[in-house]
Amino acid sequence: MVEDELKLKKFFKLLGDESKFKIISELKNGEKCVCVIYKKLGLDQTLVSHHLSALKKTGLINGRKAGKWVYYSVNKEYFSEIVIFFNKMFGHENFKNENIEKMSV
Amino acid sequence: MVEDELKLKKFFKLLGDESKFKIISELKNGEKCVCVIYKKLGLDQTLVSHHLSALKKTGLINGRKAGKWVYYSVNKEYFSEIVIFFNKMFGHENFKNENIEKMSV
DNA sequence: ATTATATATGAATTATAATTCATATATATA
DNA sequence: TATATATATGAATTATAATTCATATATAAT
Repeated sequence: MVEDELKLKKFFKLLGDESKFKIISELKNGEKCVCVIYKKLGLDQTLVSHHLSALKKTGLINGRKAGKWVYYSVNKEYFSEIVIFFNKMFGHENFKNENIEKMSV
Repeated sequence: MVEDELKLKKFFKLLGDESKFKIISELKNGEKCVCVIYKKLGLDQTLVSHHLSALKKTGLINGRKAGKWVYYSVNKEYFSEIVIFFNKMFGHENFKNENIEKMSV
């Protein structure tokens, strides 16, 4: 597997988890601190912390500390790269069309 | 989570697995029988069978039996739907831009 | 200075998925 | 008919990730 594919696979693995999927959905609407995230999603603080740490480690999100709080936000560069890889791999022009003969009958 | 999101999450979970990712990559290049897939990928026949069954159950691929062989192929309708959902969710226009003030300085 | 709040961390536990193993079924070939 | 090949299936095992639990650290508020 080439690097782009490895990156996509890793992204898929992370977002295949419901909690992480929801956290990212939240952060898409703007930067949020941990306490807002876990309260809104009804998840345990410590669980959300673990997930955030995994997402940050892989580069999907950024963290910013401000006083007692830590604010997380999506890493837009990461996502635009992923969107490009994804469409390169799964866009309709990338599937071999095996029905050409059928269509030309 | 709405239905589109559930479908995306399920797709992510499946493709987050390396073997399934590779199987789909293979099938993108055209319909293939099980024996060709598992030999090409160097995976156990029975393992590939399990993965194919999971992929088929979720609708990512179709199976066609011909004599002793079973030929699998990607379900293009499924993938075009996923591509639409994906771009709807992660396209750059779907991220709130929090740096407008900074940019307009 | 003490107490409360926000977050993180590592270990323990639990849940889930991947892989292997043994074997069944269907079809083709000798 | 007997044998070989292609695939599938269910149970057993192993690997991995999610969640919880106990607790630490840092900052803010009293």
